[in-house]
Amino acid sequence: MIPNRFDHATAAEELLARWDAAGCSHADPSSDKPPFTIVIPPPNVTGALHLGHGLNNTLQDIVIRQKRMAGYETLWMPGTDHAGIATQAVVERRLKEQENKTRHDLGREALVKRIWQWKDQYEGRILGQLRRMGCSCDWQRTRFTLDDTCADAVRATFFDLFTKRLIYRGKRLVNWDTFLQTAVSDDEVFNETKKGHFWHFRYPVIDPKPGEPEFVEIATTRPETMLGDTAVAVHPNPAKAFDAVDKALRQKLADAPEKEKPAVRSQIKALEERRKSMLASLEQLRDMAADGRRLRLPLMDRPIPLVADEWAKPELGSGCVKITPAHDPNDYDVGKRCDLPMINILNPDGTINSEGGKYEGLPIPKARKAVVADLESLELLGEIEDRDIELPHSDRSKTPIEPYLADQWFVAMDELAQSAMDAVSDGRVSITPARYQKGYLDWLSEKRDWPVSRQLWWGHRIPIWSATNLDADAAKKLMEAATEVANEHAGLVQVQSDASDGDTCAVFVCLRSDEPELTAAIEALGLTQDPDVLDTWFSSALWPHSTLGWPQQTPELKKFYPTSSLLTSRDIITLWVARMVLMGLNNLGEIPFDRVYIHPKILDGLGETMSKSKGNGVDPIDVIEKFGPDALRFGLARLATETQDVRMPVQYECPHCEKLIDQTKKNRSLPTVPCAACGQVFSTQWAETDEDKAHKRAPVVSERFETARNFVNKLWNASRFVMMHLDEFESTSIDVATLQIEDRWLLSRLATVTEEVTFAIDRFQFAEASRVLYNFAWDEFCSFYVEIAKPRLSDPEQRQVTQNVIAHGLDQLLRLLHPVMPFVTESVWGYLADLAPKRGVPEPVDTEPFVMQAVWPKANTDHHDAKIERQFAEFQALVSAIRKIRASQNIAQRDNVPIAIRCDAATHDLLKPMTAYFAALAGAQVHSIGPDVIAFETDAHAALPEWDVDLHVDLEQFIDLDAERARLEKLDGQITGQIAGKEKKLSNENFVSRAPKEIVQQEREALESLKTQLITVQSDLAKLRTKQSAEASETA
RNA sequence: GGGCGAUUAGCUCAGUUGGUUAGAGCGCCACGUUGACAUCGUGGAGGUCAGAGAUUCGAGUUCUCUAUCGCCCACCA
Repeated sequence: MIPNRFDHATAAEELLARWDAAGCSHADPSSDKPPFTIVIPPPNVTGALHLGHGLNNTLQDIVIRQKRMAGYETLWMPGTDHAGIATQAVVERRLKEQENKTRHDLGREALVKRIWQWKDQYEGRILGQLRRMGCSCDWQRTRFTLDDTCADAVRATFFDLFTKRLIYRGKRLVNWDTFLQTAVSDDEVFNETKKGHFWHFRYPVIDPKPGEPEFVEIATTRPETMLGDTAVAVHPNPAKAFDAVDKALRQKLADAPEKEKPAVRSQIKALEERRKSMLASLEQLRDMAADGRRLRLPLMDRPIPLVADEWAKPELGSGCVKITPAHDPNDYDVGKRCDLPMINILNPDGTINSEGGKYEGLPIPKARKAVVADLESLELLGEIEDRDIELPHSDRSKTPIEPYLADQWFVAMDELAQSAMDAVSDGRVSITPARYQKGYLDWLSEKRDWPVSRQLWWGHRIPIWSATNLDADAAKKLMEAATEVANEHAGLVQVQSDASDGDTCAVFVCLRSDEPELTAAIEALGLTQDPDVLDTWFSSALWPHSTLGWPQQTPELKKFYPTSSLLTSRDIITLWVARMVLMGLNNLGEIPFDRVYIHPKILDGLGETMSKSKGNGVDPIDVIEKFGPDALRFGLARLATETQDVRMPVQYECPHCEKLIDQTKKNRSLPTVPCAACGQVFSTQWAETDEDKAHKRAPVVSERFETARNFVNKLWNASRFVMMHLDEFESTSIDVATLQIEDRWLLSRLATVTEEVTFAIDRFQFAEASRVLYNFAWDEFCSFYVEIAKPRLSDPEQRQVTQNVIAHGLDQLLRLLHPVMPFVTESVWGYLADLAPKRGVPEPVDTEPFVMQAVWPKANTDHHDAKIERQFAEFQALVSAIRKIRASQNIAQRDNVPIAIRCDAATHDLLKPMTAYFAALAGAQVHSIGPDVIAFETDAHAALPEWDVDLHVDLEQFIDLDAERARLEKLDGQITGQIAGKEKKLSNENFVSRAPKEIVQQEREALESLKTQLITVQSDLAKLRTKQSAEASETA
């Protein structure tokens, strides 16, 4: 009737449809139940999900399913993120590869249209992956960070911040990607060490006075930037600077381990010499700077000032530093401090612009060569050192970054950051594991303003219209006109002017709405919209409330905000979590969630993060197809410990013979690999279309899920067994006190397990919850309870009560396992409902149509029974002892062995009802039990001192004397070793006098017990030896 | 340079406030299986808890240092 393997593919498809039809995961804002909300960390629409997302979403689903069952009105808000740069870069790359076009060939509108198509395709794929994993999101509410609802939240937020003057425009250095022609954020920059040079130049001093140097020497790794130099800096107090470095070095010397001291000493010595030789000239330069002396910038023939600034480090290079404010972050700061002009010498494409004089039009490498050559011919070139240089690269295009001065919009972070820090410091928002709080607080405490402009086409367009380079008069008129429009559209237009840009003025208008009429009115005044879009994180930061309809006061927002828990990965604690907190506080005055859980990161077998480009990314769908969705989820949940990384060795599954081949650094980099089993070749790379490839691609999977798949099957088969014995089921009320010991043991254990699992899930201890469930289901429910139930189910006297208890046990187990393994539990639940629609101990009740909507078990503390658990442990110990003896004697399972159990009268009473079960569990027939049993003629003896019980197994028909002797000798060795350890400990005067009394007493008792055991074992051994030698002489 | 984390069986990981000779799953070995389950059962082998030191009667567990690996942040004329 019921198949002996769980067909997860068919079941999943059917269950998903039934859950949908019943609206199981739909959240009702008008519900009376308390709310529980999770917003999904929206996956980027850049590509498909991998196992990292698999873990993240599995954990969220476990929490949401458990809370749903526990009586909350749960909302799991799904959606995806437009991921500005990443998505645009992917689409542009394809455009280049497939059509050899750039975005400029297409134009803004057409490119954005293409990206929408891409988004539709991947959003569908991502949501499909989540669905197949069983994620119980409220799909009807699916949002996208760029959809109209989110767009309105972005507009409202931007308008608000602009009105509060928390958004401002400034010229700032950006990391310019000359290939993509866009600014990239610091987070999207990585450093790469390249071999480079350190060029020394001499800049002539203009009209040196007698005694003054004719040249000032500077050094640079980027010669072409000298075209934009606007100063040379020297330290304002070189002597003090030398002192500070000297002090730092001496401290280092004191702290350094002995073997490093010589190196530090020589550094100190070098510094002293340097000071001796350079201090005077640096102080002279400093004085010249104070005197307003200037240098002549070679090639450009431009006078530039000598300035005093602490950025110039006397201990480095020549002690002087050229200042290029428009192309270096530190120089930019100097430029600000010293009020220097900022000359941008680059075009967006990375060529030199008209500010670069005769070098105009040259790309950077050529300009660099030309500058060096020209300086050499002017005899202004000094030494050229070889040097390794850390060069910033764009993570997107993998090309070098050029620091570049551009107009950018910023969010002032001071107060916002403080509010987000307070929320965590005072505990309104908790972060688990707690160690991640530090990073969050440290990052926010810098309170660096947030640059939100991105020179992209894919994203929320900045809702600012501006006119720049106006004279004061024009600006005033424009302000008046714009203000008039603002008055006509109250609350929708905010006008500001700005005179920071040199002598010219600018007018900025922020529009709250994108009504065409309003836009037209503003554009009619000659204002144009900023071409840039907002940083992706700006819209992500609003996610917990934008998805609920804010700024509209929707029923959803009222019911489900603030949300409850956020589960995410550690790399976006600052970029995302912190910003959600501060935006939630700004927009609603309330924190967005009260608990944040950071889960570990999944690495491959080589300890590297998974990614498509490395080829080690595992698609959850591949795992689902091989092992099933429940196995995927259980396998992932048991990895979610408090550690920060977990390793998941991955394998290729040969597409020809399905053999798994370990992925290694070597085969990963090869395009094709021969299968170790069948010899046929498969491809290891992702291809756009498999048909195009000569070789079939091997899916990447991991056998880590095998255990989980086996567990699903175990549960399925145990359920199958139960249901095969539920015919003619009749539910009855049960007086627990009248139940047999094994029933009460099961109920007691269920109470404990329920407590443990509930506690663990609430604390985000997913691995612990999984472990507890696995052990209980397999080792207790299956291996003991079901085995014991077998004979009882065929006993007419006991059948009905056993059916009721076992149905209840399965029922509770299904509920507890449901959040982790929704499909198999729901499937079994359906079968069980047909057989036992009304069930439960002590009172049967009607059960819910879906386990997904069933009530989460409440630990029944009345069922706790320490005595019975102990009694059962004793029984289990006896079973285990019999099994060991049987195994050492190689006794076939079909053969029953007679046993005798010596125990006191009380134990006898407890064990008596269970004697029948020794047959099912240990293949043993209880011959006698009680205080006075006698050993068998051919006897194997095991002592269980913990309970004062002796086990005797009759080996008459089976005896293998050598094996028995080996068993006893091994036991002898083990006990002797333990005794030695204890005696050593107890003979230690310090231990006896200082350790707590109860510990010492415990040790003494343990020692006594061991000694008794040893005597027994040794006497058994002696008997055996006598017997053996007797037999030997007989044979002889 | 600053910070965080990891190092326990061949592999992947547990190990509560310090207290019997350190556990699980997989893999390995032996035996077994017609009755829910070979996606199974029973038993076994396998560990100087990265290294050194300190605290303690007692350290996988606390502290210091070292090594290796990983991540985050900052900086580098």
